[in-house]
Amino acid sequence: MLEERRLAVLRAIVEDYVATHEPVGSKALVERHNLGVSPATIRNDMAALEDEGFIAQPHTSAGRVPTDLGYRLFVDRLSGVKPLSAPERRAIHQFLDEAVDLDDVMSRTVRLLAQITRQVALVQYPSLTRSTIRHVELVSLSTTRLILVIILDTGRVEQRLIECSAPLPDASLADLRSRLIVALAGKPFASVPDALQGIDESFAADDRPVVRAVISAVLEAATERHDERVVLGGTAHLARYGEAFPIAIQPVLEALEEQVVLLRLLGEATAAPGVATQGVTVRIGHENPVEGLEATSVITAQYARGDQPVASLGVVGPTHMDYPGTMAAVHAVARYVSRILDEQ
Amino acid sequence: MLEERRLAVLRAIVEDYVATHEPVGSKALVERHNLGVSPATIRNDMAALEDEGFIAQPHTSAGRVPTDLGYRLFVDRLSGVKPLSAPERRAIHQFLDEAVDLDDVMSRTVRLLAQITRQVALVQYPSLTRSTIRHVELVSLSTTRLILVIILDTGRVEQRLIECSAPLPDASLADLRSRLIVALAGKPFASVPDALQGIDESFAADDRPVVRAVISAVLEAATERHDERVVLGGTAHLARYGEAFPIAIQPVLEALEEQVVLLRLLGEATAAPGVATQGVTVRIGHENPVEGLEATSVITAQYARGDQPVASLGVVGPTHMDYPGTMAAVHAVARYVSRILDEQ
DNA sequence: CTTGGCACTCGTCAGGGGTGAGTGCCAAAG
DNA sequence: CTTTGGCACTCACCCCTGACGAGTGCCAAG
Repeated sequence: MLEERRLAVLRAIVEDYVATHEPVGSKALVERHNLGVSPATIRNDMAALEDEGFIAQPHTSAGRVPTDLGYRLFVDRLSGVKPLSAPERRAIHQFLDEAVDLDDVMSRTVRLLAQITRQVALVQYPSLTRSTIRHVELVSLSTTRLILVIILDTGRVEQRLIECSAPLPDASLADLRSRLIVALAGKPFASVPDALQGIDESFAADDRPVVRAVISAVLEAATERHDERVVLGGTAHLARYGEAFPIAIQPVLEALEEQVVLLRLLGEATAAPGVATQGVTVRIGHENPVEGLEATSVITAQYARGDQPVASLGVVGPTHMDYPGTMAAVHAVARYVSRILDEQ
Repeated sequence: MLEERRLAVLRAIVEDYVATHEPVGSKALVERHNLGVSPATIRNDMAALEDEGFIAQPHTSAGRVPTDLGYRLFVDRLSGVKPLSAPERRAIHQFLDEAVDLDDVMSRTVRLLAQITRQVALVQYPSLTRSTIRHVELVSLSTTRLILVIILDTGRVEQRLIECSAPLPDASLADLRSRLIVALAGKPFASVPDALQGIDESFAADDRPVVRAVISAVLEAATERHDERVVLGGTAHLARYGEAFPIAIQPVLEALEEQVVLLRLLGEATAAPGVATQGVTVRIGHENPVEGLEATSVITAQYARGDQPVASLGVVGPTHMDYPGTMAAVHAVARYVSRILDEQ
């Protein structure tokens, strides 16, 4: 009984605080939730919860506010799953089905996610290293400039400019192009380095420098730095927290401008300490590995092509967010993106 | 003499206000600038400037603040050109020279521009309709899914997914691919509709639906909606104006999330009322055609490939910005981007 | 373990007086 | 006609104060 009620109190505190953004006191609690006991009893429970570190008081004579630990407990044990409303599901469907290419899918997804969660949304492009090469194209833009285009099975298209020290004869270019296609088409991106072994040897010495430049361009496209790509949307929601709530928006905006940071938020989620429920990972406040985001929570989920996860998407918001609702939204959007990737 | 001094007063007001962000009074003015007259004289001039609408008082007993009209006059007649420092020029050079492809050039440019102006930066991709097609590629991703890739001479690569109602035989696919190449390669993007006339007629009736789908995909890529693309950076600078300066950041962030808005900011700049100095267009406050950006100024410039302008870039900041410095930076970055586009 | 009572803390808000920057006007001087 | 010093006036801003009240912790009784 006692243990159970304490948890109920914590849940009530989280819910009220998320709704009002104001510290919640014992009296208000018994009024809004029918807990069947008096405020004094609740105060005792609150004192206990505070001792255990789940809630805190901003100042002596104020109500209680959940700590990161409190949210964690709430997410892990106290929050039910809040299903999306039918109109929301329909909106997701309609909106994403209209996409005409991968860029479009990504940008629509990020806007959609930002809109339904009313939070900042992140969407990662399908990972290159988990994709398969469909085609490679090599085209000259001018005498000393080539463009290399790699088309992946996920619909992702990578491009790369190559500066040539000397012009490459058309015949050699065509030769190189077809060799690249033979060597790479159908191969998983991860096997690129092996597949390219020794290709340069069959070319005339004069052409070798250019050939090597092209090969290194392909290899470089496979490096981590260019492997991943993240789009961001809904930053205006950050400004919604009427003037300097616990959350100062400048450091958050700054952090979100760094691709590296975004990748860490999405990428490390898989191996995160945050428990994953239904494939959704939640990281709360300081659990977050990124400086500047101590006052925010990040909720992510992976999306897949077939049954192979290819990348992640998620949202960033203040720790006092609606966890059940946001988790449901992230989960649902990830599922629909998966569906679009393989059904089409 | 009198007219001249009044302008000097306006210039001094703008400079001081930009530096301090506080209304500037007559006494402070004579102290900081050696105007050679007494505060009382300045007050008379200020009263005149206020009558003419160039400055205003936030409240009765405060100093003066420039109006949009005041900034306009300042930009048009009073501000000299402030050359970039040598280190800044070097930074631009170095930073942009490392770019490896067009995406990279664009994203580096936007970061660079945001950093040196300490403002929100916008960079538009080279316009499709002002580019020439270099190559077209058509690859199947699965039996009912094709991907169309169009490579432009600016290094821009457009892609497009195509759903096929029925599978297209390999032979037809190859045929279509080579016909597209013949029809389109070397053509300016604007002439695409003409170049594609009647191509579908030479295919078997069975294949026509798919062929038509491909053709309409090409045509659609040429529509306005997909023609232009803008990247955005440095939004964190918006939060720098310590808590609710004249500028509320939420409407600005919201406006900047709309691609359409960004395009209007950059695109209409050419035909703008704002006078263009040195190819740099300045739109101040309400001159701006976009709701939510009444308190911001937009400074843009076109960049070119050869001597053909292909797109614009610029920054968005509060009306009380350092116009000469920002204009110089935008101008310089636009020039370097032009250089990279054609020298490489 | 629960409850009501009670003293205590402290953040918030409204009111009030003092301060000072800045103005507008005016009359006198150049 | 322009410039200047003087002067009264206006307000925003700051700081202090006191009242208020939400909320707590503790305690003794049920």
